[in-house]
Amino acid sequence: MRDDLTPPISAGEQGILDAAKELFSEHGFDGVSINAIAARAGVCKANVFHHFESKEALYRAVLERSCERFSGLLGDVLTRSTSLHQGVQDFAGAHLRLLFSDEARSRLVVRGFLDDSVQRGGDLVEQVMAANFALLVKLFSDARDRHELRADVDPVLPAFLLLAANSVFFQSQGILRRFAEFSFADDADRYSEMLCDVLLNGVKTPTPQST
Amino acid sequence: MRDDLTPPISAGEQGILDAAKELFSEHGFDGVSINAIAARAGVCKANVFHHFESKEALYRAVLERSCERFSGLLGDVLTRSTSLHQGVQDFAGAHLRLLFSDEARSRLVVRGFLDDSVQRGGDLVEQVMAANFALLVKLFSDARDRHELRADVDPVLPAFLLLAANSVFFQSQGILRRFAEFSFADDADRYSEMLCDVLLNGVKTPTPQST
DNA sequence: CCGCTGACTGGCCGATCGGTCACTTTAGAA
DNA sequence: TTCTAAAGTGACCGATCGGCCAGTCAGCGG
Repeated sequence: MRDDLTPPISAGEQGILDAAKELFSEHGFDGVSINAIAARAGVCKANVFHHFESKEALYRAVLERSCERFSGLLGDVLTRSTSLHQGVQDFAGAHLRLLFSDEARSRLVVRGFLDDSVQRGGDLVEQVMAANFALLVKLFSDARDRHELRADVDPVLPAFLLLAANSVFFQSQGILRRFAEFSFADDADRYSEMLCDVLLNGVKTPTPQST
Repeated sequence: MRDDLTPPISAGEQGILDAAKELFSEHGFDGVSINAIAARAGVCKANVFHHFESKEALYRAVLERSCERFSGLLGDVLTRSTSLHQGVQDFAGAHLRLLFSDEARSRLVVRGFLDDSVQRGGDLVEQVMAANFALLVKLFSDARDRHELRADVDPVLPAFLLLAANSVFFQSQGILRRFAEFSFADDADRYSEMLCDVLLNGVKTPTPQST
């Protein structure tokens, strides 16, 4: 009667899920063996198959749990959006914090979005991305109705831009940090702020004045 | 005396490289076996090892060839940039066309940038990305000197934004096309145009006027 | 105390992995 | 025509792959 969707998950099963999440997020599906997962979880290989019927099922279970925590967290951010600027800033910040709050989880989801496309569990990722995407599009769309957004701009474009920029910023921080010019590789807050500024105001010098 | 860097490359070797490029770009390093590559190239497995000393060496050779064609093509685009708008438009267009001109090649490079980070041949990808990135930063930087770019904007940010947006647009076209809202998934030209517009002018309604 | 169930294990399966080896075939220079 | 070097091959190697199986063990309701 309390929760029919969650068959408690034993301690051992949780350990396997954790180990799998870590390894899959680092090396991808093909780069990880059941043996490696079992070893990291401190159980034997057969035990993994006792809890999950196949390697793919395990991967999917991991992705499922990662996706569910990845979703919905952005929704309430938008309810308290007063202006476009505030809303975008809040969303971008929350999205970025969400990405960095559990790097393994985020790597799994983002990789699923950028990489797998159609294959293994891509539908799960597609679902959660579509939800967040729709949320953000609505933010811009509403702003356009309020005439805060240019009428000739498709709200989809800035939504895509924001999501893409944040995803790449997260996913390739390792490389970006080695680009000397990329000074805000370690400063997510400053990056987020500047991103919103550019997105809203553009980079061109305004003809008369601005801000 | 003619070309000491290119040890001709026999027909068989080229076939192996082509097969490997295709398969690696689709399934990644761990997702492809030497057998699969040999089969697609129409040779036997041992022959692959006759031409390349290991699987990693083959992957690196593939990546090397992909990177070298990926680089330099953007350089001349910028020499004939008259204004910031023109330069950005030209670069974005050329970059996008470059991405779509050989999807397997681009998938390899982009994946190397977004995914592999440090590992297998990441240094190659890092090098070519850094070069293109520097080029684009210079475009914005010069524009700032000409006072076409806002003085308070780090030229690195729009450069990163453009590269990231294009990369994601290319890499996840499969998923994007399934997002109903994303109407320009199939229209790279329109996407590119709107991207530049937003990047330069922002999405906010200008206080007095604009364009 | 029994009997059942789910967690867990070692050992094994056939297949495939990356890689090696001895060998044959081909092609071009002499 | 002969010699040589590269191209290409089938068979094989040990290791590891995903997966299966028989069985042990602890806990628990009866």
